[in-house]
Amino acid sequence: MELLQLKYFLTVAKLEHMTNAAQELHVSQPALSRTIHRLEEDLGVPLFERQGRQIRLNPFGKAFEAKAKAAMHLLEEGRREIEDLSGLKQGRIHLAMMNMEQMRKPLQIFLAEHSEVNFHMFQLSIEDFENLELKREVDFYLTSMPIYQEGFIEIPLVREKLYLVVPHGHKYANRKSIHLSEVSEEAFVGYKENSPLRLMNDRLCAHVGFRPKMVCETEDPASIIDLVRSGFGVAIIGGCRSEEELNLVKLPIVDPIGERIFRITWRENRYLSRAAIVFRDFIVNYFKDEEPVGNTLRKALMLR
DNA sequence: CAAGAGGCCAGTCCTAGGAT
DNA sequence: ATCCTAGGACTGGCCTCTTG
Repeated sequence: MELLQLKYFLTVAKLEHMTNAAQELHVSQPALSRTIHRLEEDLGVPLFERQGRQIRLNPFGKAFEAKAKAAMHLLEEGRREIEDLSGLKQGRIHLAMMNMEQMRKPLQIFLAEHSEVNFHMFQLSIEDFENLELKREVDFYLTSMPIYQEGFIEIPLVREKLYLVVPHGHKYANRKSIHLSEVSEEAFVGYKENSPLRLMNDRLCAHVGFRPKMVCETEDPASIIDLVRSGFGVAIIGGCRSEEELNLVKLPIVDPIGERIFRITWRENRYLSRAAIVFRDFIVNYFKDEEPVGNTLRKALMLR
């Protein structure tokens, strides 16, 4: 059995389509077909069910896929470890975030100090939270939504207050704070359905018995601010930016208490490169003077 | 017509054996 | 011990056939 066979197998298993897998692997379809057959011959059992043009993982294939993934993951960790030991490069850090709001400034500072570090960042959706096994390359999750799974470690970074933002001249623009129940009939601007931030905001509204009437949905925080400023509706946002920056009125949400905890989370058994450790320590240090949330390292527990 | 699989061929790599 | 060569095994590409 060879690494090449495993790599080809995992691609076919993922796409369940021989031709598309061959294209992704930059080999011809017959070459891929035979490599898969050779692997099946090695194992002594077929890994796929072939029904006409359809090719699907069978129970042997499903069992083998899990082991092959684990093996490839282990090898990747080994490669990273060797890179660290040999000092070949400073490293690449994979970040998964809900949005960039909290991280824009600290990332700018970190990159100014460590220009040799490469980042790969992607935005988390609700589906990603439900399928964390598919995101094994991630070094750190930087989120306000906790990860309710065994095997993860988190450090709470900052307690973030939530605000309702309204345009100047809005009927609530002169208020000092707001009860969410007061805006149950208002038009809302917010994140798209598959955004974790949207889910959290919806849950907050559900606490006082309403579902926000969304008139505009977007993935971009700046667009939300623009839309509120243009009078399309009100929105729930974090406290990163001042009223002057936003050119909006920020009303602290006092009922239910509007706040969430921004945290850094990582897999307990993941090998962290030197660059990743330096980055984590930098982030923890960056937020240490912010609103305290308790600074003890703790394992994420099954909270649900 | 599209997709998977088989036949054939060429290129590459590995290994055993002989020459120096 | 090192280098060179021949043969076998393996892999991948092209062409073509089969099947839905």
